[in-house]
Amino acid sequence: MGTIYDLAKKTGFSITTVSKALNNYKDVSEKTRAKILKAAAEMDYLPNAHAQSLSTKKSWAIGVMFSEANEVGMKHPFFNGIIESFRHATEEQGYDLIFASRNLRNRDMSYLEHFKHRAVDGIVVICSDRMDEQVQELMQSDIPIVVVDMDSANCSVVYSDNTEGARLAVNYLHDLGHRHIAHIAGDQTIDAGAARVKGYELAMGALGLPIEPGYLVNAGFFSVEEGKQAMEKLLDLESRPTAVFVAGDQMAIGAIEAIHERGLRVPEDISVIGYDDIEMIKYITPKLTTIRQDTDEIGEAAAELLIEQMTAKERRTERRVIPVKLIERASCAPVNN
Amino acid sequence: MGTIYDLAKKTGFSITTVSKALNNYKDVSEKTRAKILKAAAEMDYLPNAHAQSLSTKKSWAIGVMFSEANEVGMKHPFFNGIIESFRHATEEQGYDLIFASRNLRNRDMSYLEHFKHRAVDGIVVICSDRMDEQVQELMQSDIPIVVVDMDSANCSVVYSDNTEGARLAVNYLHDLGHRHIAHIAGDQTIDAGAARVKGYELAMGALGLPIEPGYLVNAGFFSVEEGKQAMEKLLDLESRPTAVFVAGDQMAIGAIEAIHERGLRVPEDISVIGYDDIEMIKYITPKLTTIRQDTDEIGEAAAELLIEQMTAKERRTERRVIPVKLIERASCAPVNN
DNA sequence: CAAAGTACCGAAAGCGCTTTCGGGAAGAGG
DNA sequence: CCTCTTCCCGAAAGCGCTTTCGGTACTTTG
Repeated sequence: MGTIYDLAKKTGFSITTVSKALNNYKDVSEKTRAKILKAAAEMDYLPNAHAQSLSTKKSWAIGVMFSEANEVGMKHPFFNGIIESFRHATEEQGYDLIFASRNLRNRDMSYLEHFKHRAVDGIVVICSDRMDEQVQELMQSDIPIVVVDMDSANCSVVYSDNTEGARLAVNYLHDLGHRHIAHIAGDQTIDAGAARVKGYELAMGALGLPIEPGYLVNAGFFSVEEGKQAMEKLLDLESRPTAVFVAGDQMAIGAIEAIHERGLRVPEDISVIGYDDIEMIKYITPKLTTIRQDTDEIGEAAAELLIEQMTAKERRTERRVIPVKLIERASCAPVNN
Repeated sequence: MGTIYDLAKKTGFSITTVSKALNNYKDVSEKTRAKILKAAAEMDYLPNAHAQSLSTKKSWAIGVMFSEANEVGMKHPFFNGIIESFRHATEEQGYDLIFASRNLRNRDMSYLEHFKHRAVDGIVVICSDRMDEQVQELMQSDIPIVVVDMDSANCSVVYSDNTEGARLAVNYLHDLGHRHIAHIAGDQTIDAGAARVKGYELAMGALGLPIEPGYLVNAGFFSVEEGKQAMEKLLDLESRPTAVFVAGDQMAIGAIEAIHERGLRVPEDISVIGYDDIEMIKYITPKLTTIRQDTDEIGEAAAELLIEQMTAKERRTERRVIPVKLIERASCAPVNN
């Protein structure tokens, strides 16, 4: 591969000139630039990124902190969509993503420490738990950062319009004639969970519908199993809801499972509407009606906000709320009694 | 944060001694090591990874080349499981993963070039298309490498026991009394696709079952839609199969969809068995019986093979075939005629 | 008590690159 | 013909770290 020293020797110029030629400096003649570029191509020269970063203080790397409650990592059906889109957007600008481990050669360190060690230009955190100390630490650092799916006053964030999504869901069910609408909520310590609850309450209020006792059930961290258990509680109620707005698709899958196990039908007996629009819900029975979060848009917005900061080399704090959309499938129907 | 120069100034020792203290060299007394470590902690010192890599020629980074036919990237329900497990295994050893873009500041370069530029210690390629030029280039380089889900004589590889998986599937259907067993195959240019076809043919032969005309249908790149189309071809046949072994879960989902659309039932009219055991098939109706590929095991094996090479600093070529398992669910039943 | 270890420490070179600054040569202007 | 620009180029310092190679000072050993 060789270094600029080899190139210098080969072409007879100094390493200064070689470096300048490679970096399109104006003070090197076209003729010598051509010679140097030719020689570089011949010997398959590639600049060493570490050396470059060392001297320029820019690494063209973005640190990814990815963490969610269920420990599924990249298998997370919603977050991985965001990452993928983020990756595309940053890739176009020449940035590489680095997934840092928390341990550096047996000594373990925080994400922030690791990112500083790696000298990344910026950080993206995709995380739902705002209480996570690691996340707190990152948000308080002075490295350019963007946080996804969580709100914060002192760093750039992007998330979906959760209250509006909840409103869409509730109104849709109301339009179908439902008046007994329950909500299976995600954990309140998670922004998305809390916002959807708030949206549910607001929408119900605006429609003049009471939230009947037991109709608001907290299901935890958005897993199928938790959704199922929550639904069972609703089914045990004396006055069952005719429709339920579930704060996540996976929980909705669990809810439907619970309903089926009681011998009831979706949507004939109970309508279910989910949240997220993850891939698999197109293939379950019935196909799930849901509120789609635009993962492409979210990832792109995150990339944009971060790149902005990195090129300006300063932290900024901007909030981007991405619109949601109701996707009508087959799990909701007009109320039948 | 500071550098070792700051540490040297603060403690009164030379940078040499500081560096040695930090790196546990034997020729520095416990007393001075303690002083230096204390000072390092006080000023939140962190070594600069670029400087370290530059001087040690070791970057503690693994380049990830991730590519599949359907362009879904990290959303790929099978590959992302492998990545996740690979990540865990390498993380424990202190390696970071870097997802490289193909363009370096507007000039675009190959993955190999980019990885050389970044001076990664090793490469993992998770890719199904053996004809991909980029992959070819990587496999022929001299950087430690491990390839997943693909066979090759000249680099370390790990993949599932596809022929055995196919055998398991066919035998299972045979045990249920089926004699008219079709196969919806993945593309033959992909190793996994080819191996499963081979396994199907072998197993059928061993059982003395003929492969009836039209029973082997190629469905392309493992997508739901392609699976559906393939199944439609089978349903158009004069002598329909009573069971079908599908080379991928997503295709199986499509196949079931096709069957349902014809007003037929799974498994009462036609049994379907898939391949992979991706998350979502537990939630479709009927729950899909399938051949499970152990993504955890695959990822770990890949990590192991790669780390071995990286520590030895030499390319090796080892083949690791991971066993598969039949997961019985609800999409197969005894033949009923 | 001299010779030979042993324990600690530091100077300096090197990793591969960028960037400032100055200087020589050639062309422009008077 | 002399001065002032403009155009090219290179010396050298610097980025933050590792590692070799000596060199003291201090113990052992015979």
